[in-house]
Amino acid sequence: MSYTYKYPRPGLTVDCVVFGLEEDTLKVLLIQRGAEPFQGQWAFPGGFVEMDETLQEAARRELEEETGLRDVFLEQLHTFGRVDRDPRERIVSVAYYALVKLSDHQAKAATDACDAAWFGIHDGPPLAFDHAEVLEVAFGRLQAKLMSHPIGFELLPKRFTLSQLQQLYEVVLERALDKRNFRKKVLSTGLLVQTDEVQKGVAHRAARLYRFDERKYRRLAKSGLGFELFS
Amino acid sequence: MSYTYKYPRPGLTVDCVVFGLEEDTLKVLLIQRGAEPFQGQWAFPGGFVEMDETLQEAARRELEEETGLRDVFLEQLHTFGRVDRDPRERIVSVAYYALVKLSDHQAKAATDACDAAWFGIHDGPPLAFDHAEVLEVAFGRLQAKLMSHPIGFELLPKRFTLSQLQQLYEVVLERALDKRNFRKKVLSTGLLVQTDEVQKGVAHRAARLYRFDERKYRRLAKSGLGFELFS
DNA sequence: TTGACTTGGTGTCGGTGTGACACTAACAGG
DNA sequence: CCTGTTAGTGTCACACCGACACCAAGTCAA
Repeated sequence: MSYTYKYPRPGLTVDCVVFGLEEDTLKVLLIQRGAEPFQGQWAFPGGFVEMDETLQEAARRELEEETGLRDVFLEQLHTFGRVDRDPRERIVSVAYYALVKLSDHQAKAATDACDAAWFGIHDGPPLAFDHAEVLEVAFGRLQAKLMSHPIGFELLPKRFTLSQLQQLYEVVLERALDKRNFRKKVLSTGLLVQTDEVQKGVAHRAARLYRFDERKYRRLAKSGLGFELFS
Repeated sequence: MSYTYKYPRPGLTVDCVVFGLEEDTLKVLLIQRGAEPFQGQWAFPGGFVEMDETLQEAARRELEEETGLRDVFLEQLHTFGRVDRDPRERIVSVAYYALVKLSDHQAKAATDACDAAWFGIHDGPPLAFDHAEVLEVAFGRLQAKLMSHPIGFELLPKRFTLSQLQQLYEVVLERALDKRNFRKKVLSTGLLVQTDEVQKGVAHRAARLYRFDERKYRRLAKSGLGFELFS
């Protein structure tokens, strides 16, 4: 079975840059390639777009097939089309970036595909194709987005402490933040709800747990958003 | 001559949303389609990506072929991949947006291709394909970008008055701005240089002309940018 | 020549938000 | 009960922002 066209066509793929937060490092999920080209090297999960699925659907499908991850935050990043980015033939790739709650449960599921692994964002192995460039763009986008939209919560468990939230911002933005100012700002958005639970099993004073009020945010977002942090 | 692949492939095109400023309206450049599908309807200039050019090169080539425009500001916008966005077959389109100085000289050149025309952004004709959605995304991006990066100058002549600059911001952002505050802010960036020329041929006090200091901006941009206007 | 019209160009002030800064409270574990 | 560790809280100085009104300069027409 084969398909014939009057003019040549580039292959079209999707790639997913998956970010996860582990303690105090930002990690990305990579897959070790089992075939040429770049056999044995690491790359982002991804693959060819099927004819009956949208780009986003393709990205979700590939992500689940190759890593077991599903129901994650996923957003289009950029489309990469250098002529020689794939040594075999012309391939254009639509890159997405995803945020997952490593802390919840998915940590293991994700690495079930045993040739997948998490790497610190700055000390991963050399990457196949133009994926180093893709990572750079994705990380930049994540930083920018984090400052203007409440997407950080996608990286944390449903209930989290303010210190965890602050650490997330510090790790992603790669700079220290003042504790009191940070709390003032995030609480002033009115999008954090105090729960009546506190941290368990820590060897010091237990912190209060908060959750992100997604309903409230959606309502606000429709009538001119409300979440601008830092400059 | 034909090309055969083992698996089916979507067609890959680029489309360009070209913005121009005319007096007090923001316009987009459209092309009337001469062939099916959507024959006679209006759409953005664009076409298929060739095998030996990058996406950006494809966008520039199509733009020049169909409208005569060249050397314009051009940036990737988003990739649109709904399955049925083209009624003939599966086509994925990488959209770009461009900014042109209508005021300079290119006004005529652009409409040389006599089936091209400028339309107000809110009162254009119905658009072919999913181009209405593309326009919405492009306009939103332009607004966002204008507030955080000095790209407005791409829509003005090399030398311009502060009133022209303000009008540009008002037209794109669709809200009135205070004259004194506006001047304070843009001058405080240090990126505008006063020239020794003034406006000619106006029936009132002539305004001083300024130009954008692109060199200085590039230098600043490298060491942590410097152009944040409005919230 | 003069008056009317139009746009250019300028500064202040009050309120808000931001960043710098240090100590006590709570809890676990030895 | 002492130590260690993190949680949690308020003030003050400064910068930035938005609201606001008048005179200057030039053209044109009477």
